[in-house]
Amino acid sequence: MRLNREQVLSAALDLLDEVGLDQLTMRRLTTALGVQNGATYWHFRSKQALLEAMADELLTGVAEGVTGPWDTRVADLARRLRRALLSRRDGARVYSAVFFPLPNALAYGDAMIGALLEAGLSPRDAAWTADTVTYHVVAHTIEHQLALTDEGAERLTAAVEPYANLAAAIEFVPAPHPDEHFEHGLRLIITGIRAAT
Amino acid sequence: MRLNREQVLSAALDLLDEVGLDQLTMRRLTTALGVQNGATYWHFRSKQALLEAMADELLTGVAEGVTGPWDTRVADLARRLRRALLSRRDGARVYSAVFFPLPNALAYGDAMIGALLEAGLSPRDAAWTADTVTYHVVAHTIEHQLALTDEGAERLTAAVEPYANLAAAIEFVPAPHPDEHFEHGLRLIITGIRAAT
DNA sequence: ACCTGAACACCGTTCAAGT
DNA sequence: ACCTGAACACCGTTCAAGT
Repeated sequence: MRLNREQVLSAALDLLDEVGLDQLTMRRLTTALGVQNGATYWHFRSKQALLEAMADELLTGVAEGVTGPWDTRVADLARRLRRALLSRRDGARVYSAVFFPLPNALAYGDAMIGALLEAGLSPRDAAWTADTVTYHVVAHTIEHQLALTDEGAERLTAAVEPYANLAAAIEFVPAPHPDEHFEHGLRLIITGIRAAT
Repeated sequence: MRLNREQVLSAALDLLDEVGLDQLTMRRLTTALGVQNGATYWHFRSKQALLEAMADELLTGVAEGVTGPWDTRVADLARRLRRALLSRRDGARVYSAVFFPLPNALAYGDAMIGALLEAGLSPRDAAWTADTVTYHVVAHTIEHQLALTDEGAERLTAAVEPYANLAAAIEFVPAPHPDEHFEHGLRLIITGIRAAT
């Protein structure tokens, strides 16, 4: 059973879709590939290295062909990152499990900071503002992909009952409208950027 | 060796400080407590339940005694959540490992939504805006607590070199000024809220 | 160059049995 | 009520040996 790096990577992404991040083990992966336990370690030096490659694979092309004025570019990049993370089960958690950015993540960061520099921000403010945008994208998508079960939603509604403000807003908390929820935060942040320039 | 729930919880938090989340295992915990493997399961039905209790313990008092106009309350709550997460090693990751909110997390959410309702937002916008604020707090703190090593920072500087915008902003990326970085994003979001009302 | 086979050093969790 | 002892069913990783 001769393997190459790409086959391992694409089998890993398929297994991710099938079983989710928590059940994605090196042993299940080798079983899926029809090889023995240690076989993947020839192609990736650790599970962490494989996860990094998976995260970057998810982000293929996110930064390409984004044009227009700075504010539509910021919004586009955020939406493209979100779509990339949504393309596989637990994609956002895979992304956040990686601390070292690979080429596609770097291209995304570069494009985002570029748009913000064009808006007139200093390099410092551009870097920090890019982080705030990205925090929103990733954290929102992680939450979205975790998706409460029906009984989880019931338990939450019950738990929230003693808290007046939470109770008043509970119908929007497990987010039945993920797209609007996402766009709301994105708009908020872009409004903040515009007000600061 | 008679234990109670609080002793297990406080030993778990001490072990967290000592070894970090990745090395926090039920077996190391029982060793630290001087008991056998399964002993903690009498007090917490799973590791997940223990992590939830740890997260809520971290948040003790975050929502108490926060007064003043809505915008200072939003900022205060965000800062208090951040301080709570910073109080233990990997605190922000512990918080984000929990999907079901316990009393202190609920009190925080209630107070945050309350401040935003007072700002004039609808329950829906208040809930969604509270999420954006909290995403910033938690994601920023996770990143801060992961803290690049010196060689990591060097590798990153090298990796970023081909990307002009990133290279221009790289000195602010591994964030040598976490407090200002945090406050920058918080201010940005509050400015956005104000502009929307 | 790339995989097998087998091991090492761990995990979380359960549960009959003890006290 | 609360813990022990021992097991079950896993993990990630390494590495000599094979091809």
